Amino acid sequence: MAQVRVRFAPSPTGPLHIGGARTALYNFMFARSVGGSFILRIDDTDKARSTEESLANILSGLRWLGIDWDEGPEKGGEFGPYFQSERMSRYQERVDRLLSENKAYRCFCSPERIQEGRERMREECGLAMYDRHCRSLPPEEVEKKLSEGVPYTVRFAIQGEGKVRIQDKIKGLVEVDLRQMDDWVMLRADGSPLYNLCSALDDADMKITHIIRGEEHFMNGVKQMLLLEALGETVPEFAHLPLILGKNGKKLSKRMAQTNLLDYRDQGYPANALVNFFTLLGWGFDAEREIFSVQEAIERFRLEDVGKSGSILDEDKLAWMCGMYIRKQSREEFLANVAPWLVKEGLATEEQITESKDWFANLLACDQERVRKYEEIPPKIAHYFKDSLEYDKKAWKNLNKSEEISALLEAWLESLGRLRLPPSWPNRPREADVQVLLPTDKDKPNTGGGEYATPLELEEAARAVAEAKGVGFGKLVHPIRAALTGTTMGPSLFDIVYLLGKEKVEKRVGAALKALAQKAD
RNA sequence: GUCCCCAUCGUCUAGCCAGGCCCAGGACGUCAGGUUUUCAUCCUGGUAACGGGGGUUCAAAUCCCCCUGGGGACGCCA
Repeated sequence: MAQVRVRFAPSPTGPLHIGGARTALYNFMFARSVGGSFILRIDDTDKARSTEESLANILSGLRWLGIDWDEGPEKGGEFGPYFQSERMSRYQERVDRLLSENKAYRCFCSPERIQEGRERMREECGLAMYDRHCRSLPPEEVEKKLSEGVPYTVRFAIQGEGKVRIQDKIKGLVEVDLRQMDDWVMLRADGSPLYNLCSALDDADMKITHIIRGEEHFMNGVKQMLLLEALGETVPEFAHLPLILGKNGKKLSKRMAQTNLLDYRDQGYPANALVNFFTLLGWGFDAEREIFSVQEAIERFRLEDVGKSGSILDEDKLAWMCGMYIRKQSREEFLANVAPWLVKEGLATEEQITESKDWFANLLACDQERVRKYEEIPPKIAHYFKDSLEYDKKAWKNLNKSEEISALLEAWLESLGRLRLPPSWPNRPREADVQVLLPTDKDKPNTGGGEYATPLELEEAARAVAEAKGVGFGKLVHPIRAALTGTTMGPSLFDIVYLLGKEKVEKRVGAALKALAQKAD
């Protein structure tokens, strides 16, 4: 097989859709799997709808996913230009040739006439297409209209009868009756070329060997094949991917799901998780594994193995997969990934994060296994940065459960006085956090070793308090958690105590005591 | 309406091309337990599918036909 060349050819008429992203990904994986080239071409023939903004969105979307193009915008290549709008001059010559060979013809019909014809055709034979009125116009008539300046489009003349066969790498051999094919428009009345013309010609000129795109383009494939054959060009291989469907089983739409790729980035979905997930939509790694890297996928990817049926995007599974990828990150990676959200939510500045990176890293690590996307982090850790707390319903209930709780909290606070708890951020010395690796792992307890009490030591002390007071450990722990965080959920309590630091712990327990006292009045 | 495509647990899929090893495997979800100071993680177990009907065959999820169901296309959009 000659050098494989594939392309992703989005039109910059809107933000990159996740369906488009998956198409790009499959093109990319196929190219890499066979050592071919992946080309990015911008199909901006529709000037009216194309925008710079959409282009920028598409490029950053692809880059975010790690889909790197070998030729295309900002990269160049020997088959440029890679913007269709800059290739306009290349089409006319071939349209003229088709015109002179009667493989194309001028159509002078008004849009209204075409519409009527289409409806009539549909009623008569079910074929909703142009009635080919102008195809048999006598030459004199054509000349006359031309001299009168009647606007016209140029249509491709479907030749012959019977069936055409199109070999699709995914769908297999498909037969289409030529009667089903419309004499499609190649050139608008203003002379500008349309998608099926540009796309097919560009693919030929760019020596594209495989066209991998969504199934909705299947009929365009037939049109393009016929055009290329009429021109004597080589027809590339086709592979039409089944669609991604929404929960309702229909083509994925904005209404049903989040379809804008960059929205996923902006909400903190890890890019590699999304790539893994997209790969699984229509393809299987093997019978057992769900989690794998792009590299691993590329090694065994084969176009022929792509499924034929559409697949529904399961948001629950996506969320699970994101969680898996987040848990795999090192604390340094996780901090780097989450930092922008901390800044965005006003929890800390970049400088503060850099300055106290160990504290932040530990802080985030404690919640790492509790989130599935980065944007879930700020609400969970916001309390560390607050002066006063509000208790949620359950937390207040835990705090207010029995009369003895105040006494318990006081006893615990007193016991803390005998231990060295690190100061609260931002006055926190670096040693407090470089030495202690959080979250505390009971199987691999950290030895601490510094001057501060470790979370494990804090826990032992608390257990002693509970024992001295003759209550179960839970009776002590739940109110403390409520007093310290305002909620009933979260990381290991003594990790929180350690991270929160002396001043904040004392202040919060004091505030809880006060709230309980007021309530009692 | 016409044409094209598709059809395994609720969802993503393995198995189908080269029929028996499949009273159908994995994963998500869900349910029940376990670990745990809560939540989460983690672990164990359960739940749940070859759309229907005909063939072919000693044997069909796998091959053929019909039906049904679903999706896509029918633009001077891409």
